[in-house]
Amino acid sequence: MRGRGPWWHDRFQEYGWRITPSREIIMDVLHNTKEHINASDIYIKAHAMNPAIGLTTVYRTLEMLEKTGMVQKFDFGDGMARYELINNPGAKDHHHHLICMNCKRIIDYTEFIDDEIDFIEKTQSKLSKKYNFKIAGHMINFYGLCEQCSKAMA
Amino acid sequence: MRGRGPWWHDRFQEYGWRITPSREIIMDVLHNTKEHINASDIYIKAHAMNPAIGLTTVYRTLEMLEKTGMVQKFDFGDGMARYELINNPGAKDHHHHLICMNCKRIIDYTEFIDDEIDFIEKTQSKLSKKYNFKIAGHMINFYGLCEQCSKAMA
DNA sequence: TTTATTATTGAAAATGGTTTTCATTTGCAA
DNA sequence: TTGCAAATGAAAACCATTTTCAATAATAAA
Repeated sequence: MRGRGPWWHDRFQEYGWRITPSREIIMDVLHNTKEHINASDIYIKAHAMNPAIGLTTVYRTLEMLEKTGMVQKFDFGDGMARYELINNPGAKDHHHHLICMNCKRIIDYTEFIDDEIDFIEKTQSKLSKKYNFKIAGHMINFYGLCEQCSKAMA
Repeated sequence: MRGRGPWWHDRFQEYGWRITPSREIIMDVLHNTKEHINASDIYIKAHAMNPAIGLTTVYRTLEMLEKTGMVQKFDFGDGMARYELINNPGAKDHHHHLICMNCKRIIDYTEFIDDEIDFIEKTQSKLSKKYNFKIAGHMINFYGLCEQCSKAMA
């Protein structure tokens, strides 16, 4: 019966998780979201598709997905976590972040990613060897003051 | 009158902040903490030195420090933020993180930092030029499953 | 197919880190 | 020394997330 449903059905079965309407919709929302999205926005979208879905289930599903490495959780320090499907074919190109410590603005940049790949792959393989760590993703953030905020402070 | 008090007195005056006993102690705690520390632990240490200090003041001071780039705020997604003085002479050597998505264990690694410096400096100068961003610090995290958790899941 | 088991569910309550309120105190410029 | 805005602590509010609990539904077994 493989290959009949969406790609993630196999992953769910592998972990012994049941395939339920709520989970189908949450996966659908994640799959169709190009950037990192917070739990509340997932809930709003999922709830619009099926009002029976509760926020609790969103949180519970995200926790499962995160713990098995299907989803990456981001915490930029602005009070709510954001989530993104790992290896999502429809996702926005991989990017890193520039975060303003004053106004909390987050700039996603992709410009220099190519230069970074070499570095990341090297580091990743050294780390996973040394610490026996199965690395699924990474996050690179630069912190500072954005143009507006550094002007405002001058 | 420069150079009389601790190094950060100048920074405070520059921003028009008053120098108060609470702030002196909080700066002292931050200065004498080698790793990232959470607000509650800062409060415990500060409160031991002077019971008049409240948790509220700890949070307020950290917010000020973060917004002006004197402190870097870290959020590893385990429910509480951590803080570290930027350019703290007494600090632990700069390090990056390996975070287990399942058990939330955080491994600080320093092994390959030298290889990373070149990459970071290059990226940093390109980014600050392109986005007019004053970069004060960065964070590099790798996410995955630690040895114990990946064994437990097999 | 039917049934039994057990995971999953949503609503509501609880949790806990962080922020706000507010009346009081205090640093510091004049 | 004085005046006043900034800073303070305690308590309350806030709010994202987690837990509780009784009801429901997915799946394996019969």
